[in-house]
Amino acid sequence: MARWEPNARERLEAAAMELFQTRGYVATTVQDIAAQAGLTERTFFRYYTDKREVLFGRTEELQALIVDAVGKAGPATPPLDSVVGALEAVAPILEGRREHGKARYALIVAHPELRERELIKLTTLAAAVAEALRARRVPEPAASLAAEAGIAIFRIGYDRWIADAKSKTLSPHLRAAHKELKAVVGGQVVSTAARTKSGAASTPKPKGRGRS
Amino acid sequence: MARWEPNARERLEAAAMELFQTRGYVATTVQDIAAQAGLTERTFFRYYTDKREVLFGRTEELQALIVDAVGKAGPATPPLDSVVGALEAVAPILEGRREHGKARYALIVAHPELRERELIKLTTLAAAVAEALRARRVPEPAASLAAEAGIAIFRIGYDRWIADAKSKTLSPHLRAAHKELKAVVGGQVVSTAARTKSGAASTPKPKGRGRS
DNA sequence: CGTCTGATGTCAGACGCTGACATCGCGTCT
DNA sequence: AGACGCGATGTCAGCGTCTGACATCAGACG
Repeated sequence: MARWEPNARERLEAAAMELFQTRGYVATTVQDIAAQAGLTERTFFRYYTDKREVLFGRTEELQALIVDAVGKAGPATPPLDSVVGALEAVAPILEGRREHGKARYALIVAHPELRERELIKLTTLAAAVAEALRARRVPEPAASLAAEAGIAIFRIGYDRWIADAKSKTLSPHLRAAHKELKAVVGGQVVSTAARTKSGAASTPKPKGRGRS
Repeated sequence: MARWEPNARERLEAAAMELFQTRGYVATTVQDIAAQAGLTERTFFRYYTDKREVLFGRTEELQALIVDAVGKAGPATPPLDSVVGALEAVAPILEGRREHGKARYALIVAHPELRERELIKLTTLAAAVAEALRARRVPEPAASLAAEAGIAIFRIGYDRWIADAKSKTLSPHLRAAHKELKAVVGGQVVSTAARTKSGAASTPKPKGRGRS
């Protein structure tokens, strides 16, 4: 029998989620979490640099999977499509923990400090995706922009998936956001009062140099 | 003669910038800042909710200007164009404080906690811009996506402007990022080895970009 | 002249987080 | 088997961030 119970990390994570939901995030002390997990405050900080980090322990694995999926896309796939494809490939994992995700999401939305942490995680993810695209010979700044666009699609798609009580799957929301983004950036969606035609951006003027 | 020196807020801000640059962000305590400004730690926290906030005091005004500019764009302007236009309208203000911006930027890049704060400010800005677009009858999710895209353009354009020692003006960088984003989302920029997506949705929309 | 107000100071304390050092089961080497 | 080192955890002390409660006092205002 080991000197200590195993899975300290998971115990801390579970304890945190439970206490956050019952007492609230601010009212829960790191000491509380550690005690609930049968550990010490000091030990908590050996596993997590931060009180907030305990809610983001799984993001690294997810990022690795996404980056991997981006790298595996066919060479003919346009960058943004490969990013969205990678997100869809990972969607099932999120779909499997929808309830947990929803509770976590509620906490994050309600607490700016958690929102900040999530944003930097997403930004880190975007940077990693951009790097993966560069590895596939996508030039800058197209790589960064495709990554940013992909993350924006993910954010909006995820939000809507969580908000949509009916929807079991995430992918359709991602595809919808992707399609909308294309329309917006392509200049096709304008105010209901103004049609495409008048806008400058819709001028079908193919400024020369097509291919490559 | 007033009981206290006026402009406490500005004094705190100036003191903070100076100390952050000389001693470094972490090595500077709130007490140091307050003392340098001739005030008390407690008073610092009356002006800024946070140690970090002292570096973001001006963002609200900027946001108001941008939102205002979005609201003033012509009704026929496509949403993303009006966002980029609003950013360009505000660019001169940033251009006037390039050195300050550069120093501040260096601090932010070097300290994750500051990066987090900046990200949430940008996200707040994006939400405000989306709201302004909705007020202009741009439907969701186009409004949110256009706002997100605009902020991504701003981020990348600003980064490159700061990095580019030669460039005095920000607007060209914004326009360049905008153009690149159109290309990326339109599916025209792909790996050097591959062509436009073979199958579907890649509408061969010739990024018209008229204007100017 | 008295009162009220608002910006600041003082004080005490909770909480987040860190460095330094102690503990002690367990595997390993000899 | 016995000595030894390792690694996860505990203990302790302490700094810095941030907050609530209350005191102070110059100037505005009646």
